[in-house]
Amino acid sequence: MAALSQKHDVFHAIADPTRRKLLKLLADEELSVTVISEQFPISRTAVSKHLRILAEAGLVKERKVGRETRYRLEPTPLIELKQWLSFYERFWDNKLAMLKHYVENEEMSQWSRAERKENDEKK
Amino acid sequence: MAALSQKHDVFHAIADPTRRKLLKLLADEELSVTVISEQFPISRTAVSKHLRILAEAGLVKERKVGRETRYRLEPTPLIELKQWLSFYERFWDNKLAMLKHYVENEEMSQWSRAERKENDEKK
DNA sequence: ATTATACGAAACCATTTGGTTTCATGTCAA
DNA sequence: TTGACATGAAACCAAATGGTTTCGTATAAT
Repeated sequence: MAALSQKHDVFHAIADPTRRKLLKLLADEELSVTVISEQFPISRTAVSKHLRILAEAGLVKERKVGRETRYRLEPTPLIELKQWLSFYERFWDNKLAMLKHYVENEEMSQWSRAERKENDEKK
Repeated sequence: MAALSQKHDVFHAIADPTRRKLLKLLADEELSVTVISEQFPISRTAVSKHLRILAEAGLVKERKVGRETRYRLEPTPLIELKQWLSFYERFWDNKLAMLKHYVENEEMSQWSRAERKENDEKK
């Protein structure tokens, strides 16, 4: 039921580094295509195409505001990825891997917490 | 440090459904190329190429045994994926998403448990 | 020694991908 | 109303992708 033969699934969508950067960028704010494009060395049209692929995978939502099209992150489809990963976690019984995973998650949490604080203050 | 500009990173490697099926197949057992190929509708050569891509991403290890080449799962690079995902879990504070995530993980755990049991009995 | 098996390398092919430039259209501002 | 801005559509292109078939070579079996 997760992926009903969408043309672009989550796995495909996040395979491209540009699209992963797009997701990160849209995590905090809703942004217009032009503003987003300024962050990338490629053309606005190219960015627009990536955004559509992300939208087809359900990872971003678009909203028309006047002549702008604004995008924001929609993280729910990542659940499918999480679910897929969970199958392999049982093979991580290697102690070193578990430790590495733990440490990296801690680092990541701290950083994310700071990001959220920053985001909350903007509202 | 995670991905030192490998030609094929984890994100790219798991983007293809055939390669995801390969990983699942190799989770339980070490298998030879021919035996693996029998599980797929494509040629042995095509499967072999997919296996090399997975190997380049570090997701499988190969071992020569006589004239055979056997592959097995190497799950550690998936940590990078887990780490990447952890950043977005922060945005799952939507209650429905959390619930969905919880339920699906429970289902998956049960299934994994059954698989593991089956695997243990084979040994 | 000969034959069969397991595999990778190579050449090839169609389709997809990620990018471009150009053009048309809708919306905002003067 | 006239012009500037924001965007998507379309046509195009080179390279990557996912597949094939053919062939060579190493190993195992008879």
